[in-house]
Amino acid sequence: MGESAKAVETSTRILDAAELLFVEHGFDATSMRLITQAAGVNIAAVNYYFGSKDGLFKAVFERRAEPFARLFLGHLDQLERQYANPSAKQVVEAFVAAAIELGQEASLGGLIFVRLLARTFVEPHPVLKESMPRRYSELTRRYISALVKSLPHLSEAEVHWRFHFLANAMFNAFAGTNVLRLFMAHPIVNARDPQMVARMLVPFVVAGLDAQAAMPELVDQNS
Amino acid sequence: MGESAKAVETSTRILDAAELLFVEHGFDATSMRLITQAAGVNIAAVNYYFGSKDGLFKAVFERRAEPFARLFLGHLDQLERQYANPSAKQVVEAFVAAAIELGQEASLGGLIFVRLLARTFVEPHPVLKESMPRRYSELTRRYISALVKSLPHLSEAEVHWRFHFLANAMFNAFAGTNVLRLFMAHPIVNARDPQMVARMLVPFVVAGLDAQAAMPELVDQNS
DNA sequence: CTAATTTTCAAACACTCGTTTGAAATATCG
DNA sequence: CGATATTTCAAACGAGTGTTTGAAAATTAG
Repeated sequence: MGESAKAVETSTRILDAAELLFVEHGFDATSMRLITQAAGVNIAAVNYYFGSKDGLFKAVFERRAEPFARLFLGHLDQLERQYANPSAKQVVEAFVAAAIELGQEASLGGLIFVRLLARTFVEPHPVLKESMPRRYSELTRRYISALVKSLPHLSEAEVHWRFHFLANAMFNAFAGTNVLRLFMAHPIVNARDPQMVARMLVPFVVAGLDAQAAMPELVDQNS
Repeated sequence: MGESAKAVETSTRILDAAELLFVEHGFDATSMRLITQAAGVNIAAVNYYFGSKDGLFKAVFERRAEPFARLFLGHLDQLERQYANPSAKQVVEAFVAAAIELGQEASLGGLIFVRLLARTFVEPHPVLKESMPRRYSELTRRYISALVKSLPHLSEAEVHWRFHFLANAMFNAFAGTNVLRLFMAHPIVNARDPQMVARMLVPFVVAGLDAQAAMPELVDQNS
């Protein structure tokens, strides 16, 4: 069974090209001929290595899932090794530090995969329905429970809501999703500078997490 | 030139069906045959009324633009008539109240158009490049300048950044964009309940706006 | 080196895409 | 009414879609 250097190189080139083009134009607007042409391979290679276009899409996500989760969990592990009860701010900073590191690590695809994730949030593909929760539920659960512990003035349900807002905000922020660029002719903010995004984002979301409860009556008083 | 009841009804049915299907499947994955079938009209009707599929897409946005902007500006106008210097919280509440009203107003398409906007942020279409800023720049400018006035501890640039985060968070929140649903098998939050979204969202983003400046050195001390 | 296996490739497959056509049906107007 | 303009419709257009095929090329194993 072939795992030769040449074969790996071919499937990798396809994955790289596909990842970039899926981000840029979306799944449907990206044709097999465009992908294989960009990768410099024959069009039949996609079906040979990945079975189908759907299979390729799934493979693009599969390749990134494990290193992605490990990177973000690693920062949380390190934090919880240093502090028994990390603050919400520290948890957010761990997440942001992981995002920054991801953006600098070319071997992980940089922020391209974050952009692909951000696209997938509003443009779900049935192929990912099963694999995504399996790959990322631990990551999500760990960050949420860290926040639950650091925000005792909030009910667990409200922490889930805030994590929902926070995750949307942060993924879109690092993906460079720019509402202003669509709404204004000349927006001031440069949404594609990760360092700047991190600097501006942290105080915003930390204050949002620390804010008073919207539904204080639900907080468990016994903990 | 025809503006008969039947003709208007036909083009309206096309717009309604297209709006819904573009939200659900995106521009490329929505075929003309699917749209016209859902609208109960002949396939040639789209080209007859809107020239092309691109023209239809543009028309879907054009129909909503003016009422949408007027609704959100109306709430801000009312606020500024009542208060000379409204707080950031009041500005946010005006925006949220407009979103809630939009969701209840079937004649404005409810929240479907908000979902379409949220999709367009990460999936831009060249056809909208020119028309969107023309339609929404006043709306954006007005809300930003209201926030600039209500947040004197922030530089104008930092207010732009926070509005950038806020707009992303709020549009995606009301659009029901759900990161958790993709990452977890059984998320707790019900992201499609506008009343609940509003209740949980306001304290989060208001605290984020009121937070200390990330770059305090840039604040103009002379104002 | 020979044989078996893996990978590449050009060509063609059936199918769907957005758009156009020209005539039939309907509505408008003098 | 008859004449004119508007709207609907079935059918077809060329182009592009993902996928399959079978043979050629390259690599690996004995």
